Amino acid sequence: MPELPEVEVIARGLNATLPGRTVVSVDHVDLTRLSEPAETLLPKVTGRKIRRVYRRAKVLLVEMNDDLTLVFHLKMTGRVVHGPRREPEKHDRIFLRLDDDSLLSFADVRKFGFVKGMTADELKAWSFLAKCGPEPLETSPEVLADRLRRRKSAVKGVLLNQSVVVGVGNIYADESLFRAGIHPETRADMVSQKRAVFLFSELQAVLKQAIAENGSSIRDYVNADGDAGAFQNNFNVYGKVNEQCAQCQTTLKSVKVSGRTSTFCPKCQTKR
DNA sequence: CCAAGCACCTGACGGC
DNA sequence: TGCCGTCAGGTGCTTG
Repeated sequence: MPELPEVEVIARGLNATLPGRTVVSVDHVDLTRLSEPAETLLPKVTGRKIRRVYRRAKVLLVEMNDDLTLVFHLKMTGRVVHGPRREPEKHDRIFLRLDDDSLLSFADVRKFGFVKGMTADELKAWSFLAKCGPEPLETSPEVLADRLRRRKSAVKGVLLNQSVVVGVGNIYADESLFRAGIHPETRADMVSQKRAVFLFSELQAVLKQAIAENGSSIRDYVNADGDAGAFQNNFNVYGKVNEQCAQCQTTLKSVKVSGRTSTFCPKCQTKR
């Protein structure tokens, strides 16, 4: 579900309320396929104090005292919400009960997501993060353009490739390609340096705007307070196949690129 | 090394 | 109503 803006909004929200809180107990609601075994996770977390919450790529990291970081990946439908105590519901996976009687919950309809406890050394050695490329908001468009243009496959697929640049998923790939006027099937190495730089400056703009609007809620995404985002109201192409382009009224089309549906304007987005 | 395709899982929606 | 196919914000594994 969440791409960079959504995970960033969740991390900022949690970082505003969680630091200083201590985990009083952990309810193992349902860890099926979701985590390291409860018998190793639960003792590690109980009694720890939360220091800070941050994001790297699409991963949410809750740093605690005594060399433990809780690592969440939300994949398509994961939710991490901090709120009042409540009863477990159908898709809840794990409950962390905090010392102010609040609740940090992880829910996940499709069960693709996970949570693990890692030491700093384990985090550093974690292959997922080791393979990740640079952060798009902390890297110049020129550097990102150079990385993209070394690839021969479709530009859409390259944007989704987390070893090239992290944090971009199907929504923000389609939206940034539209804003840059680039057809999703264009070979990455055939995009001029100038256009590739423009693509990443548009990507940065769209990511920042999405963060400012609390992320995009299609189905499942909510922020750390359980509230939906608003950036879906600003989509130009994502999920809008057969609608009219807001710029030129041409009917938007969709194609499969790298196995993902890609919606684009056949007039505004060109291959060169 | 790279790229494509399927797998993981549940739910929502459209067609018949 | 219900059954069936298709699709969904991500990533990992296998294959070529």
